[in-house]
Amino acid sequence: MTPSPSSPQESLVDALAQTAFMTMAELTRISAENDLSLTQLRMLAILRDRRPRMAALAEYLGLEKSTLSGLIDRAQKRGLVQREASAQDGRAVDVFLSPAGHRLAEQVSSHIADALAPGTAALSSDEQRTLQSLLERMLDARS
Amino acid sequence: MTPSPSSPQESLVDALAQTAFMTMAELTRISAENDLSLTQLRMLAILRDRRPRMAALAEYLGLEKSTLSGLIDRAQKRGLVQREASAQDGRAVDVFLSPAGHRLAEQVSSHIADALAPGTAALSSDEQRTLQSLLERMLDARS
DNA sequence: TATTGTTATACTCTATAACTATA
DNA sequence: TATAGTTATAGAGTATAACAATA
Repeated sequence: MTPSPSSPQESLVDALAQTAFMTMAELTRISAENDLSLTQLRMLAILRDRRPRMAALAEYLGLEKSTLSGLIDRAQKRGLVQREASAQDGRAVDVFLSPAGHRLAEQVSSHIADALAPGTAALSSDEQRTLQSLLERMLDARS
Repeated sequence: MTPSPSSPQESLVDALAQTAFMTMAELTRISAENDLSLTQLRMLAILRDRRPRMAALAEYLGLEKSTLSGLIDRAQKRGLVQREASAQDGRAVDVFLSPAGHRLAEQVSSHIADALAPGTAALSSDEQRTLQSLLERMLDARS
């Protein structure tokens, strides 16, 4: 099941879960250091190369549309994102990062790379490539 | 940085982050299906083989002690955990799973294994062992 | 009528600060 | 005085339900 701290992994599932919790702990810490929630971090990451409608962004994040309204309200108030009425559909609203939002997303991105580096540094270049390849195949198999 | 949905990974860091988000998404979904938050799921996992004091559990979970008080209040009200005054220290309170809590933890555990199986099934037995070993070495390098 | 998004409401999660009881 | 835990308070994140505007 979910990993207990410092417990030995007995299976691949345990190792995956523990890796997930370790990574999420780092992401949560980095989010907090930048006054972001984990959800806001994900939102920033998604908006980095997209300009979705509210409904599409809610779908990406796995949230109800009402939840997203509040999330975007707060991010917009902080100047990180902007709303714009869709040209195609009078009911729809597009969301996208402001320049400040883009800057923050870039900054957070480099912090994440730094935070995960210690673990990956324990592996040789060959092993890193192997790990990346195995993870990608596992992820691809799910979609 | 954090993965966007369905975007190609360009580095090990991206693959790790995307794996983390995929895994956490499954854990979040399973938690919700069992009327648990992700934090409550982690708490159940930790208490499965431990009987810590409030302060130690808060430390494990990375929460303030006041946050944990509320968390345990709600879990206790649902009959999942129990509190007991420490025999050693009159100020301290031990926390542990109730029988119902243990049953729920076991049930959730098997759901998690089922949820992660599709991805791991894409790999051969040898590859699964390799992946597990690489992840474990990466995790060990951090502690 | 169906869809997009917002608003109203309620509950959980979280932290900070103040407090009680014990060491 | 210092530590363990709870309570009070406030804000963010979340969902459900009701609503307005548009398709």
